[in-house]
This record gives sequence, structure tokens and C-alpha cells, in this order.
Amino acid sequence: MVITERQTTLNDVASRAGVSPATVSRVLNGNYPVATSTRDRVLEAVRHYDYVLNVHARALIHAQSGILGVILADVSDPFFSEVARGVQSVTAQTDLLAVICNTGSDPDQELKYLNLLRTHRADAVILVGAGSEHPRIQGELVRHAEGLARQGSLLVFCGRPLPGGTTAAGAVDVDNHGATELAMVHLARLGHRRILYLAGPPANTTTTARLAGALGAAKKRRIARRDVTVRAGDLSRRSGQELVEEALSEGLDFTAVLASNDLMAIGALVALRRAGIGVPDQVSVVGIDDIPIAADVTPALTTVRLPMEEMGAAAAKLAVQERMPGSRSAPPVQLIERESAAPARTD
Amino acid sequence: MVITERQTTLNDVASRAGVSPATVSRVLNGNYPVATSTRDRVLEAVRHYDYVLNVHARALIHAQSGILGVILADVSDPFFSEVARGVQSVTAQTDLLAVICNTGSDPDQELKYLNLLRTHRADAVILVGAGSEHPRIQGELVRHAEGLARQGSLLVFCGRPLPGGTTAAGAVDVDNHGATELAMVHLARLGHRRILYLAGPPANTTTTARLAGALGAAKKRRIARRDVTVRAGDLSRRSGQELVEEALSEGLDFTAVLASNDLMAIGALVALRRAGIGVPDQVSVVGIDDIPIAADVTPALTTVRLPMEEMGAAAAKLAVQERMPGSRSAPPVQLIERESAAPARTD
DNA sequence: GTCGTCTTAGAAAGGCCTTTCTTGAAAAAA
DNA sequence: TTTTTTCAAGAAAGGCCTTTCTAAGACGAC
Repeated sequence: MVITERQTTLNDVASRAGVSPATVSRVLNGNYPVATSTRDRVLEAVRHYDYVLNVHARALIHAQSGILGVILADVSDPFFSEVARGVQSVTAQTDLLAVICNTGSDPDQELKYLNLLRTHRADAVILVGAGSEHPRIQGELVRHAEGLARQGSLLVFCGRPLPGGTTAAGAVDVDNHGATELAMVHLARLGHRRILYLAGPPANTTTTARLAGALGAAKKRRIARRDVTVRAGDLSRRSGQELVEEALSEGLDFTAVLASNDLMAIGALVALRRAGIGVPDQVSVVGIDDIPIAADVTPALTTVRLPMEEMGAAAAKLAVQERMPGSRSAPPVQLIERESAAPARTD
Repeated sequence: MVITERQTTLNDVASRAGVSPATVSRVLNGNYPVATSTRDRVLEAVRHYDYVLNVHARALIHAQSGILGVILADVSDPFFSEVARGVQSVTAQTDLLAVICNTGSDPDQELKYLNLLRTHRADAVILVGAGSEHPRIQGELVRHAEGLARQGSLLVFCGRPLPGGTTAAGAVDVDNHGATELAMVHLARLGHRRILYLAGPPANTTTTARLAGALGAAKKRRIARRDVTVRAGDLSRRSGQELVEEALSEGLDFTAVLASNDLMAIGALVALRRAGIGVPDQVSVVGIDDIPIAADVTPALTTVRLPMEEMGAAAAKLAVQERMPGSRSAPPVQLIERESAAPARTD
């Protein structure tokens, strides 16, 4: 182990092994014949210095960095962490380094990360989950998609629609609209007519799609628009709880809560329990996502399963294997009936 | 928007603006006076090409990449995602890109990522949570810590002890030993004498520390060693459930379950509920960590709070601000009494 | 009008690796 | 033995940016 002032370089290794830098490079990359004796001397020198290659020098030549960017709202939200897991299940088999970036749902932070990743010549970038519908943001996204394409990388939209006019990006679709539709139909079948819908933040692609699904299904099932109350939260457990507490304190009349994600549904469960309202005897609760914990709360949450891990894996495959604009559909959403929804009381 | 075959470079921008590359660099870095009219022309050209700087070329000069590596077992485990959030709360205020790498608890994967990050000339790397106690692995860790130090970066051990003989690394301590001690003392005070302890995987720093804490406290409280049954799981919810199901089917006699993390404790709750055993009336359950969901399961989980987010933030600060070997202690652990533990039945 | 001082910009080297093009030597073929 | 082929290794350019050193011009001061 030799301590040098500057970094150990390939040249250092070369001179210790008594060969040219080219030879060291070839040993390390293994794409060119090198005599065994030479190789051994080189490897000895590599070990001696504990030499590690400098990706930056290499990236300068190949214009590739081995980085796969994953931009999402918050790793600590199980929805996103499941997707991230799906991504990593694919990248773990490659030399790619998956870089997970938390935006905290801030579209500007999203753009900042996109720029940063572009700066790092990321081989691909996956944008997970909801996005802003603001035209400025969408425009910037298109710009970045094109920029990425120009540097031979791919931007993949996972679980959000492609901004209008993008041809340079990939997409993994998930049926947000169908998910809430399924949930609402289920509730309607159980006889619920007065529904509290817990929506996500406004001007957000997923919020819009899920709300439209819920409202569309309600209409089909002849539930009057005024009988479904829509309240907007921020998709956190706490916000679900607060929204329901508010509704309760206002004396709002509802027999079911349809939350646009499981975290808020779990918050709703907490609020109802605290208020002494039985679930599902008095009020039914349905979520969306089917995050792992949904099965373990009490009562176990009835929800609509989104194929989170599969979405992540599909996006990663699109990003790293195909490297081509195109789209894939994740497996269909699926109603998971557990204990939190039951027939409406008929009193 | 001009589509070029090769990437747009600083030279392209320079010639469009009619200046030298040096000037463009100076405009972009803003660390040298440039006349306003020149700057404007340069910025116009930058916008025209949608030019983004190449980090690799820059990293070649500065030997820094702006990357902070975070190596952890699994982002979808709330413990780790909370720590990750803590890290990102610090990096979000900088130009640093936090890179989260999932090892799936595989020590070799951990080393692989460490090497990869070294290759990328990461400015710092944080190793989160339990590590292998295997001497080979520990030795490799020391080697990487020194390698990182030599390239001006820092390796930080967050929530795991420094391998013996490391001087080139940072550390954020967390009191694993004290956590289980607290939990066990609590159980003992409630009168429990026959305890099922759900441990983590063997040969793992955290498993060892937590087990020692639990056993030490049991001894102090005069609980016979043979009255605490230790079963090893993999820290997943599912494994907690299975371990308790097994114990139950074997007719093991216990009045309390002490799980070495909350996820396993939640699994235990599920198993007990399925077996029709009342918690906490018949059996008490205590966890460790205090992950967010712990408050929302039924019964709400009594647990020992580990300052996860603070640990992440402390590690990030050590890594990016101080850039010096040294250690910090996270805030102390704390017993959170909720509903899953009650006095032992005296029958 | 000349000299000195700022201010602003350019030239060129340097940072680390890969790869194409060459070359030298050894092995195989004639 | 001579010629051709094969194998292994080196020389050097190139990739993109930063920064030191140098210089041109503008402006004030004397």
C-alpha cells in the first residue's frame, strides 16, 4: 500500500509493471489479447497500488457513465421504494449504478436533478410517478428528453403520461384511471352512495387520472356528483388522517372513504378508529397501490394493486436494454379485497 | 435546437458566441470577470444548443465528482429509507448528488458498490446499518476506507462500528446495545419472564449488538438464560411472522416477543392475531426502530425509537461538511410506550 | 504624449484513459 | 531458409474542460 499525493493512475501501474499504459488498459478491460505473464505483472501492480480506474476519463471517451438516474418524490414512501426496488433488480445484474433522487414532489427539484444527471451523462433517467401538469414544467421535460436523446440516453416516464409532443422518450404506463374506477365500482356494488374521495395534490398527472377514474365510475354507477366529496391532501398518512378528521368534524355524511393512495387510506383508518367509528361496519375504506403494509394494518386494507415492482423493472429494462423510445404496459391493476370494505349499512 | 451527431461541447458554444472556450468556461463558472456583453452572447449560445457541461471532463481536473454514495440494504425497508431521507435533507442544499445503492444485505454486493463508487471518484460514501463481521469483509472495508481517503474522500460508517484498525473513516454511532436493553428492561418490569427474542441474521454487527443488549438486560433482571428463546430471522415482516408461527406450533411457552426490529415485530403481531392470541392481553410485543408505520398498526407497537433521520443527516454532514475522519453520536434511543406491551398475566 | 494599471480575453497545457495504427518478434507455411 | 501470418505490445492522438500565463486594449495619471 503506497500513499501518494496525487491519485494513483494507470501510468503508475504501467511503470511498475514495466509495460505501456495501453497494456494496462487492455488487461483491465479484457477486450484484447495480453500474454499471461504480462497480465500477471499488471494485476500485481494493480493490487499493489489498490488501483481503481477513473470512470471520468473513460466517460470522456465513451460518452457514457454507467449511471441510471431514478427521480422520484420520496424513497420513504413505500410506493416509490417498491418501484425503486424493481429498478434495482434489473440494474444489479449490470455494471450500472442506479442513482435515486428525492424531489419531495417539487417539480423544480425534479428539473434540477434532471439537469444534474444530464451533466453526469447518465445513460438513462427514469421519472417515477406523478408529474406536474404545468406547461412550463412539461416544456422543460420535453427539452430534457431531447437533450438526453441527443447524448444517446433515454428518458423514461414511469407511471405518468408522456408530455405532449415528446417522441424522444420511453414510457411505462400504469392504469391510474382504471385503478380508482375499480375501487369506486367495488364500493358502489357494496351499496355505498355517499363517498369521501381523498385526492392527491392538484395539477398533478396522477391526481387527475385517478380522480377522473373515480368520478367516471361514480357517474356510470349513478352516484350523484354531489354525493362524492373530494378533498385534496398530499398523499401522506398524516394528510389522510387530517382530511378525515376534518370531514368528521364538519359532520360530513359518508359511508365510504376512497383514498387515492394507501398511505392516506391508512391515515383514514387511524382517524376513524380514534373517532370510534367502526371499519368496515360503519364506514368502508378503500385505498390504491397495495403497498406491503396494507395487508398488516387492522382492519387489513382493501385496495387496488398497482404492479409497482414490475413497473420499476419494466422502466429499467426499457432504459438499459432497449435504449429506444417506446412504451410498455405494466400488468393490469387488480382489486385486492381484504377487510376494510363491507356492504353499506341500510339504515 | 440543433441536432448534432456528437455531443455539443463547450467549443461549439464558444464558436457560436465568437469567443474562446476559456471564456465560456468562465461564464459558466462565474469565478472570473467577464464583460456583460460577452456573457450575454455566451448565455445565448448555451441556450441555443441547450448545452450542459460535462462533469467528467471537469472531474478529471478537480478529482471530484459531486457524488455522495449511500450504501444500504434495502430502500424499501422503512429504517433505511428514513436514514436516506436524513441524508438527502442535507445534500439537497448542495450540488451533491446522493446515490443510493441497495445491497440486499449481501456483503459482496456492498463491496462491489464501494468499488463502483470509488471508480466514480465519489466525494464520500456512507455505509448505513448492519455490516458483516466476517474478517475478509472487514479487511476489504478497511482497504476501501484507505483508498477513499487517498483520493480525498471519506467513508462514513453510519450505525455500525468501525472495523478494527480503521483511522481513515468517519462514524455515526447509534446505541444498538442500549436499545434492546431498554426494551428488555421494560418487558421485565412488566413482569415478563419468558421471552421470545427475534434476532437478525448471524455474523452481523447489529444482530450481535442488539442480542447482547437484550441478553445483558435479561441477566441483570434475573431472567434465566434458558427462559429467553432466540430465533434468527432476516429482519423482514414475513420472517417475523414465520418465526412466531413456528414457535407457536412447537408449543413454545412465552409471554412476550422482543423483536430486534419493528418489521419483524409487525410480523409477530400478524402471526399472533391469526393464532387468536390477544396482544397485549396474552402476549406482549415490543419492537426496535420506531418506523413510521409502528404507530398505525393495531395494537400500536411499543418500541424503542432510533433516531434514523438524524443518523442520516449526521452522517451526511460528516461526509460533506467536515470531510474528516471523526465520529458523532446520534441522539439517544428512547422507549416509546404504545399498546402492544402490557403487564404479564399472572396465572 | 508616455507610462502604468486595470480589465477582459485568448493560447495552451494538463488531467486520465482508450483505441487506432504501427511495429517487432515469434510461429507457421512454403 | 525464406516468406507469410499471427500474436503481443507500444506510440500517440483524442475526448472535454479548467486554469495559468500572457497579452491587448482602455483608461488615468503624470
